[in-house]
Amino acid sequence: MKVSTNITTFDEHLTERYGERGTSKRTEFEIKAKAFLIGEVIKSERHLANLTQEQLAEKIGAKKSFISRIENGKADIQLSTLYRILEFGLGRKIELLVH
Amino acid sequence: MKVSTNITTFDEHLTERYGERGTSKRTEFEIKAKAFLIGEVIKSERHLANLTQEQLAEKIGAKKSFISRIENGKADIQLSTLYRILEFGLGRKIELLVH
DNA sequence: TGTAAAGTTAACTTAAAGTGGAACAAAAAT
DNA sequence: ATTTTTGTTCCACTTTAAGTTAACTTTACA
Repeated sequence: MKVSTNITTFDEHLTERYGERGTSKRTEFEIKAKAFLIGEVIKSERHLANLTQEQLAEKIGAKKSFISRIENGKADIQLSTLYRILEFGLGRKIELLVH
Repeated sequence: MKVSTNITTFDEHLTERYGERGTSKRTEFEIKAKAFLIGEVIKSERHLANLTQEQLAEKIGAKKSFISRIENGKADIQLSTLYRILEFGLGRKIELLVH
């Protein structure tokens, strides 16, 4: 088993761990990492709004277990679900930047 | 059948057509409208990258019919699909702003 | 410390996205 | 004009998110 040496950037770390960018394992990791970040955003917005998972769930017609899964990055949600939670449930405006 | 009069804003137009904000018909419309806009973004980025639907599809391991449906707002795609297309397929960076 | 509230996880069903193929329509090239 | 390229739509099938319930864990707090 190889021991990593001279890793200077996070990108190199990811390459060491999951392979080059573009490979399926690497892409899969990056997608999961992003799903997790979305969950973190939702969790933090929910806390700002002073809502429990159950209260938020009720606002969008869902169950608390669903919110939990999303906040913990365990769901690859649809765009409509993102809107439902952030805009309808938490009253935020979402903007998608492409650059 | 009621004929609309004195509609001054787009919001009023939507209310006239789909009901008040928050009602299911209205929410449904807004979600569809957004899926459509995402499609427009993807289509425009694809054109900037000088790719056909088929070429883009091949890059992300999909078929052109799939790209077509997304570009025409006929799919409520998952976040991973958004990333696959814009980042992996078109080399763009996506940022989600919440405000 | 006990207990109530909040959050997590697993197992399952249902609904819908993802997928491929083929047939069709539209646009571009020759 | 017609052939080729590009894009759209439909259908059938597979996969997976969404949704539900219930049991469990963690956190708050009396």
